[in-house]
Amino acid sequence: MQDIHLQGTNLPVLYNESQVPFPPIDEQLSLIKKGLAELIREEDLRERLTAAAKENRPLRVKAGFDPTAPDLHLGHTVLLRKMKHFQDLGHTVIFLIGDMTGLIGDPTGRNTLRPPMTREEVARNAETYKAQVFKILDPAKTEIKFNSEWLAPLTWQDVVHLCSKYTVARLLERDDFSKRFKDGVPIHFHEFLYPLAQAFDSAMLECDVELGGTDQKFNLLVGREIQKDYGQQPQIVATVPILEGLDGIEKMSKSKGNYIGISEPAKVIFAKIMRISDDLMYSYYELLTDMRVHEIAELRENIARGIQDPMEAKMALARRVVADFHSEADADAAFDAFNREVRQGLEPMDTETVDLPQQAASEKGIRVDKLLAFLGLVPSVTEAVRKIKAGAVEINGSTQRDLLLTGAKGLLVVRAGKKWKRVRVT
RNA sequence: GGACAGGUGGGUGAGCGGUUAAAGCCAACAGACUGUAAAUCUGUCCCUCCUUGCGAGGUACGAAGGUUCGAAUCCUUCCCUGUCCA
Repeated sequence: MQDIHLQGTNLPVLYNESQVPFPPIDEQLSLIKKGLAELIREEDLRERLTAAAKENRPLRVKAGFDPTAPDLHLGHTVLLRKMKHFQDLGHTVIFLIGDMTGLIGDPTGRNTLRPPMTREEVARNAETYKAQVFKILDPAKTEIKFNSEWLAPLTWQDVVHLCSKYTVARLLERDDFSKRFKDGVPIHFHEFLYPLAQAFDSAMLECDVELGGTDQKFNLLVGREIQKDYGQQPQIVATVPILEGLDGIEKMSKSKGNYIGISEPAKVIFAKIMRISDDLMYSYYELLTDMRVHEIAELRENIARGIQDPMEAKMALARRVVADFHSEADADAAFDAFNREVRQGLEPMDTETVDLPQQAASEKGIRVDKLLAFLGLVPSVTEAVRKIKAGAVEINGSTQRDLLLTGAKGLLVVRAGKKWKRVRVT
């Protein structure tokens, strides 16, 4: 596991006496508080920052991540951006990969016991994380840790000891546990271990601050209790708001399919942002950009009064987000593509050209339903038939309502819904 | 250990021997409309085949068997879940 550690424990060297001191406490507080959902407790943080400045040691700020979802989406970036703020202030951020807690799975989910991952899988996922995370975080100020480092060696005795530190009643305080308990939805015993393990992580890492989404509040608070048991000062808990998914209802998550991955093509990110509702746009501005709160309020006001165009504002947002994860040039290209493909409904510039699949050819002509299926424009032949009947299929600019296309030669421009392909017919 | 109640398509949730590929709702997809969206309206929403038809097959209601001309619906066993009592 050594090999995948990033900077390891030699980091504090970066912050010796010769370093520039931390910014003034109030300045630090103001940046940290920006966009936070909750801070427990602000006075503690102030104290801790003051002490840190006096001792000239950076705060240790932890955020945990699931080892099974290395495809980061914008929802994760809200947290990552906050981590970056701490880095910008000179503090140390611990990117904790929960390879042990990952076995437990998301306590709100259905699959509550995940198969253990091999070391290779974990290592591979960690690499994927790194490739994505450092689009935002500063590698020099990031420690990457795996909680198997201290959880795996625990003995039964250790686990029993840890469990003795907390009560079932307190665990049931957690919102989704109590709800499930009341509704008769199964809660498996090992799920109770999740908050405890996460709290233990904080103790082992001697965290000053733990960051998480608001849905993590309970787990983060358990960390405070457990740390006390280990003779540590309880960590400060800072939660960031949960980013709503594209549907504007549920939280952004990969399994819900309402997400924007930060590694997705520029064009896709752009188009997905454009699909959010006007209302949702403001919270995206708030959580995904550095635009000030008052500027966003102003924008909202101007749009409400008809001074500013909501679509323009959304395009500006889309550009910003794309530029964050790609480049300005990519953002421009994505903007052009959007205008062309979505607003004007024209064929994309990068449409793929393929040869006519032989499964689609018959003596009488081209079987359009099979063509669509074999081109991958629709998931099945049956679905292709439906799309054709629905008038969603266009060939060379005219709606194709027949399953058989006769006398076609040369290049066919095929569209099924939003998907396009060019087909060479010989 | 005992007594009950359940497990249905992506999600909810009806159906409890046959016009049931399985209501309704949500999500999703397509079309219309539009300033991107949203909203609204219309259609679709398991797979394959063809002579594209209110067509023919094949899969599907936790799993495996069984009873029936016929089962998501009845029986048996198993797996899983919840409630109550110990």
